[in-house]
Amino acid sequence: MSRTQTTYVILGILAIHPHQSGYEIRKTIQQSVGFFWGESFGQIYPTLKRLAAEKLIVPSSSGPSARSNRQEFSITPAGHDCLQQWLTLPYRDDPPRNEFLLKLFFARDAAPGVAIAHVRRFQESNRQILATLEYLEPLARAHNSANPGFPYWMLTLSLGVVQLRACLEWSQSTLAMLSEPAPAIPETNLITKNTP
Amino acid sequence: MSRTQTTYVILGILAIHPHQSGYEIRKTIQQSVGFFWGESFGQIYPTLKRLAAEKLIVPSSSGPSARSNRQEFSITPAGHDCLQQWLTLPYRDDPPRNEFLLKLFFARDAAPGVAIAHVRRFQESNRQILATLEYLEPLARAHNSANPGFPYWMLTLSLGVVQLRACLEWSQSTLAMLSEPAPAIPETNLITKNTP
DNA sequence: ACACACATGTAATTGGTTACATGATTTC
DNA sequence: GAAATCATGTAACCAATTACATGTGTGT
Repeated sequence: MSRTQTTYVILGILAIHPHQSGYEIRKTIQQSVGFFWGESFGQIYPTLKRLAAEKLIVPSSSGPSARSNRQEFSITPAGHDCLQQWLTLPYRDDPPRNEFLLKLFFARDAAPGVAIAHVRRFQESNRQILATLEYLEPLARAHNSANPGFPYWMLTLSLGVVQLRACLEWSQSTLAMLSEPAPAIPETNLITKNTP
Repeated sequence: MSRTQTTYVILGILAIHPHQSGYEIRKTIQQSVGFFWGESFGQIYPTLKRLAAEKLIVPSSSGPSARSNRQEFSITPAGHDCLQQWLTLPYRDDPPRNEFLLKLFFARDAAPGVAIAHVRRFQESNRQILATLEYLEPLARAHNSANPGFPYWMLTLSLGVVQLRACLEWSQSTLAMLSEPAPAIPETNLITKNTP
């Protein structure tokens, strides 16, 4: 009966790939769901303890090659039940908070270049993430395509890709618009206060 | 020297439209930046008090028509300075957390219909938001196109629209894929464990 | 008279990050 | 033997939500 989201990420990751330590779990998260999910150590380690206490995971060892100074875990049948139960529940969509859009919305209260700077950073950041995803995709395909979870992994990836592409197209046209001498809005003739 | 994000939403909203009460501010937020930002009363009222104490806003009245049982506020020059300063700072992009994608990623651990149900809800929710935005847009254009902030408002709106459209296209093709008898992934031949 | 929207606020709780502290192992 | 990375953990803090508590004005 544990309810933090961290719980389920850990269970899900261990369901895919057992015998991982807290440190490894975090790495796996970054490399698999990293573009839409993040976890900090301050969250992972306490959760691992709690999950072990609840018997949803157990300390385990990946054979004689296991290193001494780390503790690996695997998911138990109870843990798997817990994961499945959570999966069937409706996902919660928390109220979105996008500080980039917020600053853009208020941008007329800032100096002229500010909006452009934000959009450029947005563009650059999206470009980078997209590049990472497009680099990762063929690798994932080559290594994991036989895994029964693979189709779902690709779906998340493809949503990421189409969203990023949409953001990049928007960035481009927005930068073009913001760079114009007089900010022109389609189908609108702005009348400034200074015009007599 | 106040730092919560709530601070700046309130300042920004009051910069656009002064003489608003906490209750009204929340409504305005929902109607303008609602699709990418949310605020709760538990956050708004304490923040208003703090901002007033810091002289970034002042209690004000919108003339004799003001109602008795509510307190309106307006932004001060100091508040405007504070807002401007924040606007020039780089936006922070908090680690994204998308529970929908998380459940989809782990969906192979769930019963067959689960993924489809989630995607359908995702589609439905996006459709609804898109409909709202597309309904709002011409209204905003008609009422506020002369406002100097208007071009920026439209930019946030248009990003919302293109993102939502991308999500809807993805939803459609995803549902088609998930509804196929054998989940087929392009360029991949799945080999199940049961095949001898 | 009743219901509903308007309106303000507080307290408890949550879910999480950040910074700190510590030590082992590998690599150069 | 120094530096980097691997590895685990705790304490302090934070932003924000939720639920609760209360009262007013308006429309039917």
